[in-house]
Amino acid sequence: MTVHDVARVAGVSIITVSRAVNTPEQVSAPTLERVRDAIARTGYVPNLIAGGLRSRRSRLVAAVVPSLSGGVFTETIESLTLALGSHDYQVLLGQSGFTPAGEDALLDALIGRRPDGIVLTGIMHSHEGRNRLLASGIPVVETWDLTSTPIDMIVGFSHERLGFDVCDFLLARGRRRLGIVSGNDDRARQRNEGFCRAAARAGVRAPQVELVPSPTTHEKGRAGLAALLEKAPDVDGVFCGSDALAMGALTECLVRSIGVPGDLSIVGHGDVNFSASLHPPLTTVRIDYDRIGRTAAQFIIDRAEGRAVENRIVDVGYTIVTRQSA
Amino acid sequence: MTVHDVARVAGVSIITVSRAVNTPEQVSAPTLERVRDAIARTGYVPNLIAGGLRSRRSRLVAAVVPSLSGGVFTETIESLTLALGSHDYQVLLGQSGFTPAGEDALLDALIGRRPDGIVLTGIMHSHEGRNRLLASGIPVVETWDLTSTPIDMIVGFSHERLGFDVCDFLLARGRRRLGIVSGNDDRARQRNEGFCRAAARAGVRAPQVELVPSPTTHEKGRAGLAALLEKAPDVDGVFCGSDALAMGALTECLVRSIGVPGDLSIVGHGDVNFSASLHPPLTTVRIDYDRIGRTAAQFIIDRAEGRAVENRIVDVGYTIVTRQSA
DNA sequence: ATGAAAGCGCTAACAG
DNA sequence: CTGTTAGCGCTTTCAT
Repeated sequence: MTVHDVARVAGVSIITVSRAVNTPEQVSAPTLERVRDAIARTGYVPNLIAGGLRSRRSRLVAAVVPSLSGGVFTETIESLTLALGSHDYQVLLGQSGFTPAGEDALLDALIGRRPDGIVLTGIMHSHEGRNRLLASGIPVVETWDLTSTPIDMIVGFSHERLGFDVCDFLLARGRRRLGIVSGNDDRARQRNEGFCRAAARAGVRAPQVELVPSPTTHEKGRAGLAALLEKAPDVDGVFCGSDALAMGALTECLVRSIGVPGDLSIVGHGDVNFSASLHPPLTTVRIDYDRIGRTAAQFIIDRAEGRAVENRIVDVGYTIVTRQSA
Repeated sequence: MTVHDVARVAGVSIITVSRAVNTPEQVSAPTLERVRDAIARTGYVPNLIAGGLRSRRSRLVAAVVPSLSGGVFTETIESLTLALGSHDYQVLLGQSGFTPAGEDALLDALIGRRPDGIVLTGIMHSHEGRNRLLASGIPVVETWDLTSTPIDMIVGFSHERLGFDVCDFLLARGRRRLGIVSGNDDRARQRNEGFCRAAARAGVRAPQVELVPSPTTHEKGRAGLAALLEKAPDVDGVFCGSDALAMGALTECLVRSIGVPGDLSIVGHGDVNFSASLHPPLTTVRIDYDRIGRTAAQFIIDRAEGRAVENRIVDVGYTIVTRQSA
C-alpha cells in the first residue's frame, strides 16, 4: 500500500494524500474526509523511510548507553523515549558496552541512519568518535555530565561538586573516619575526587576508597564494604557510588550486626525506586532523571524544528535526600 | 557525502562504490583499495535509509516493551540488541506503557519504519493491533509467554506451569499455609492460577492472594506482604511475583522479626542480579533472559535472510534456584 | 568485474 | 486548495 493506492481510491493526487497525513490544515474538509476514508479502507501506513529520505528528517533519535541492565540509565532512556514519542520521534537504541572500541563501529551504524539527533548517555568519547560526530553535522546531546567543552549540547550535573557536598553532609553529622565504595567509571571517580577534596579541606583523614568494576550491583556493594572494613575497621561514614552498592552495604551491615546509622552512616547515589523502603530507609542523592531525558528530547526537537538552542549547557543539579541511613 | 562523491574521488561508478561497501568480494582488489581509500578520505558514511528504501530491507527491528524501568525486560532487550547488532541490525525502541490504548498508535509508528521484524515483549495485543501486525506482513516474535496460537513466532515459557511447580516446591518443604504477592498483569495471573491449582490438588487451603499494581517494586513487596499477613497471619510460605517484590517481603520480615525461612518461606521470580546476595539469599525462579533475546534475534534474522523458520514456538523453560529463603 | 538505467515511496518546489 | 515535476541516495536489473 502506497500513496498511489490511497490516491486512486480517494480520487485525488498523491501529494494530496501526503498533505492529508502530514499537514491536514492544508486540505479542505471534504477532501480530507475522502482521503482518510481511503486510508482506513486500504489500511495504508505511511512509509517513514521514504518520507525521511526526501525530507531529510528521519524523525529518528539515536540513544547510546553503556549498558541497559545496569539500571542507571534506563530511567533516562524511558523519559527520553516518552518525550520524543509524543512528538512523533522514535528512539534507536545503541549499547556501547563500556568499551570505547566498539563505540566507533556503533556510531557509524547509527549515523548511517541519519538520525535527527544523537543522545549520548554517560559515555566517554574517543577523539575519533568525537570527530565523526562533529563531521556528521547531527545535533548531539551529552548527558549525565557537565563540561565546559561539550561536543554540542549537554545536560547533566557536576559529579565533583556532588561528591564534595556529600562529604560535607557526613562531616556535618559528626562523621570523621570516612570511606567510599564506588564503581570505577569516570563519573564515579569525579564524585570521589570531590568527596576527598572536602575531606582534605576539613582536615579529617583521607577517605579509604574501595573501587569495584562498573556496572555496580548489590553483590559488589556487599563485597566492597567488606573490603573497606578490612582496611579501615573504624570507618563511620561511607559514600556509595550507587544505590545498588548502598543496598549491598546495608545488607553487609545487617549480616555483621553493624548498626546503621548508629555505628556507620551510609549515603547512596541515585535515589532509585527501592531506596526509600529499605531498612533503614536510605539517605541518598536524587538526580532528576526525568528532567535529563526531557531536556535532551527538547534540545533535539528544537534543533530539528529549526529553532536555535539558546542555552546549550543545562545543569539539573541534585538533592541530598535525608532518610535514616545517615 | 554520497556515493557520487566517493565514486568521483575513486574514479569509478557509483554502483562500484555500493558493491565495495556491501559485497566487496565482487570487486577486484585494486579497485576495492581505491574505493576504500576514497571512503576514508571523504569520511563517507552510507545512508542506510536510502539503501533500505530501495532494497526493502531496513535492517531495523522494532522492540516493544510495556516499560523499561520495571527492570524485568531490560535484560531481554539488552541481549536482543547485542545479538542483532552483531548482524548489523539496529533496535528501534517502543514503550507501550501497560495500556492497550497507546499500543496501536505505537504500532503504526513502528510499522511505518518498515522494520524487518517486530519483537513484542510481554504484551497483550488488542485485536486491532493483531490485525495491523498481520496485515503488515512483518515477521513478529512474541516473547515471555507461550500460546498455541502465536501471531507468528514465539519464545517464552509457561507461567501457569511455573506457578504450579513453585507451589509443589513449597509443599515438598512442608509448607501448608500458602500465600501470593504479585503484580496484577496477565502473566502474573497465570502463575498464580498454576500455584492455586497445585494447592487445590494437594488439598491444602486456598492460598491468600495479594495483588499489587504492576510494575512491581520493593516498596509494593513490603506493603503486599504486610497486607497478606493482615488477612492470613499464619501464612508459612509465600510466592512473590518478582524478585523486587520478594526483596520487599524480606525487608518487611526483617522489620517484623519474622524468621526467613524459619517462620516463613519466600520464593521470588526472575533471579535478577541482587537475588543471590540478599540476606538470606533468595530462592527464586530463573528465566534465561539471554536465550529469549537471542532466540528472538535469530528468528528475525532467519526470516530476513529468507530462511524458513522451522520451529516457531520455543519453550525456554525455567529453573527453581534453591537458596536459603525457602 | 564494471557500468547504465530505472525506480523504491515519498515530499520540496513551484505552479495554477 | 490542489496538482505536476523532479529527485532524496541508494540498490536492482540488465548489459557488457
